[in-house]
Amino acid sequence: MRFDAITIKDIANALGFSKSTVSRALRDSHEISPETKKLISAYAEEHNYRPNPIALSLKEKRSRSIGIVVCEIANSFFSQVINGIESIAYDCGYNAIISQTHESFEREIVGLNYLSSRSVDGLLISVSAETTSFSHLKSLHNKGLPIVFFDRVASDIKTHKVTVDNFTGSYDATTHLIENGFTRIASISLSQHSSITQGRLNGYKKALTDHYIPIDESLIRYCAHGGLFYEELEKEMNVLLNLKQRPQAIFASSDKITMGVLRYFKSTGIRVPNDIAVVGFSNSETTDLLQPALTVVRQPAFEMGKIATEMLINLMEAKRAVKVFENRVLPAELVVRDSSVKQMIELLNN
Amino acid sequence: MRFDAITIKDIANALGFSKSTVSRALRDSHEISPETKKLISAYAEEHNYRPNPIALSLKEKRSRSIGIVVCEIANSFFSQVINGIESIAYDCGYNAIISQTHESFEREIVGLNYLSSRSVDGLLISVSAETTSFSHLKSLHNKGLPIVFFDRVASDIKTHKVTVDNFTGSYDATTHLIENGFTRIASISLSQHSSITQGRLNGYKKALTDHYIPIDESLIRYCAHGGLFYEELEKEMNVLLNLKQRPQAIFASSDKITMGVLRYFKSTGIRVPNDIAVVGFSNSETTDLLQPALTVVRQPAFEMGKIATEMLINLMEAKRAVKVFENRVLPAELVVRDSSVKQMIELLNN
DNA sequence: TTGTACGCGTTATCAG
DNA sequence: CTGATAACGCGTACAA
Repeated sequence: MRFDAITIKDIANALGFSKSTVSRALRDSHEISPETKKLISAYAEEHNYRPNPIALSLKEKRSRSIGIVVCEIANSFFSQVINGIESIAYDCGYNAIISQTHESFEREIVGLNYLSSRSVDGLLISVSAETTSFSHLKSLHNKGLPIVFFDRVASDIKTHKVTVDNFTGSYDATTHLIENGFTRIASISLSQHSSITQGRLNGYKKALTDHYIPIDESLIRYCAHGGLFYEELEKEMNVLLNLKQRPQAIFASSDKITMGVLRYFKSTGIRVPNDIAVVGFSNSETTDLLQPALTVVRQPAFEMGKIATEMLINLMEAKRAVKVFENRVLPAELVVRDSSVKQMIELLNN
Repeated sequence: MRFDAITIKDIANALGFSKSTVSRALRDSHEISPETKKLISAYAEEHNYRPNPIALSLKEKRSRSIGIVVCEIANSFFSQVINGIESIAYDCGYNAIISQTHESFEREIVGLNYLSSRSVDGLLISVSAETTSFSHLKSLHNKGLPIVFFDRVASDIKTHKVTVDNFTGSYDATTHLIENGFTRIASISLSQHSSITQGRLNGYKKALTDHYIPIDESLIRYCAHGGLFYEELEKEMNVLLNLKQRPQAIFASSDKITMGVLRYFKSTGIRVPNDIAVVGFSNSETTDLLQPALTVVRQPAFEMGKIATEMLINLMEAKRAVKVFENRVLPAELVVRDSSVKQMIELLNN
């Protein structure tokens, strides 16, 4: 709060009106005479009067702020989502308060307590990789807090959700690898319990079976902490690379994991795509500049943020309880580059 | 605000005490009998009572939130700074509200209005690349809003500041290029008026003159919008590459610009470091995975966020007006990789 | 057309 | 030890 913020009371005293007259004049009420209005608004303008939002919040029982929970803002996908959220929220007069989980269940709880105690009017959340129980969210939801899930959702909480078509995204990515001649394709993804892992794994498996490739469970690995710690990912990659039959290609199913996989190959001297091909989910801005340029499944992150926010604002501003919930699924886009293309391998080998 | 948030009044009515007794009991005042305390706190616990922070803010005339203004959260440097800020702020009971300028002066003004109208207790800001006038900030500062600048500062506002040693960072980077045999070294940086441009340019120039290389003004280019639009950067790069004497190396002085330079070279087919060497300021997590691995000047971003926040909290919680301001300068670190090393060039040419 | 009184949730002050 | 009251800044019935 700034030191000398001017209030309605100050204006009233200065001009000899009552607080209510000033309040009404500033809100351009029809029951105030034009001269009085002019006088008051001139004074307010001159002294740069701004209504105190905290007093308003207290009165209106709403803070006009929405809570955002994501694992990391230092992740292109999430920072793009946040930009999408803000593009809508600010226009509708809402403020966004961001809380990071760093993929920790415990930090998710703490952040959520924080946000709800800060009286956010609604919540946009992509749950942490560690989260398997949703009772904390259910409890908030039951208390009447409007919630919209995006990306990583809680399937058994009945509210609006926005996700990407994880199934098709990874089906396409896996098919692309198969069509480029790879058959031993490993998958490395988030926690087994995460909603996105389900869809992505199913797409991967379906692509394999559609091409008569048996599913080899030893080629499917998980990172319970979302690959946030490199060591976690390194361990899983070591398992894959030490298999009797090494995988010919890796399908990495999150931004952080994809980059970890590349770092792993770089540090172990394994060449991509010469020794092994790579496709990964990533919204990073620099995937085209990597060595080699990375084939990615890209999500419409900004769009996702926009839609989730529109849904949330609908929920928050609904006159009566919303009973029908939408489950919006956005398309993912496969961007083919060098890291997954066999032609490239032959070229480099010659 | 959640639907059925329980208040002190509810507890008072339910238990037949007065509001004040309940308030005191919950704050563990010594003037409440142990039995009453037990009764009240049990009831509060059971009904999950949380004091309403908005009411507290109104009463205490402070929101316990701090405003952060940065150009983009989708920029590793700034997201790392924000993590540093949060690491301190949350522990001290402060909430962080982030506002992005996207390098636009106008959006900086809007965001600042927004934050100050949201009654933040203090402000951490790295001004936008476009910002040349600081009257908006001066005005807030004069009204008593505690402000700490980091990274891009307003030199004539007297308050705490945290910056990196831009001069030495670019002196070292430029010297490194010179010692690797490059003499025609171009510089491409933010707006000429930005505080960091000054320091970085001075370091660059000093390194040249220390090595008896004349400064060629035609090799010094600026991006008024911080290279946020690729076209802006492309234009400047075209100018440099169309010089009669092409530069042999590029020194890029911000994260966004550095990536833009690489993208430019990739799209024009100019090979790094074979055709031209590159060094840039960058805190991106993936510079080691780029083609070629990028030589960078890295800033202690997390540290910077922590220090700025400590300074701000000092300011906000100071009993009397602070008169002596600190200007903390943190070291930058040169990380040498392939993009700037001549040995690499010969290797690749063979 | 303008003023008075009240309430949002909390704590501090003053009374008892 | 406990209760009543005022105040933070605002908007709005209700009164004049």
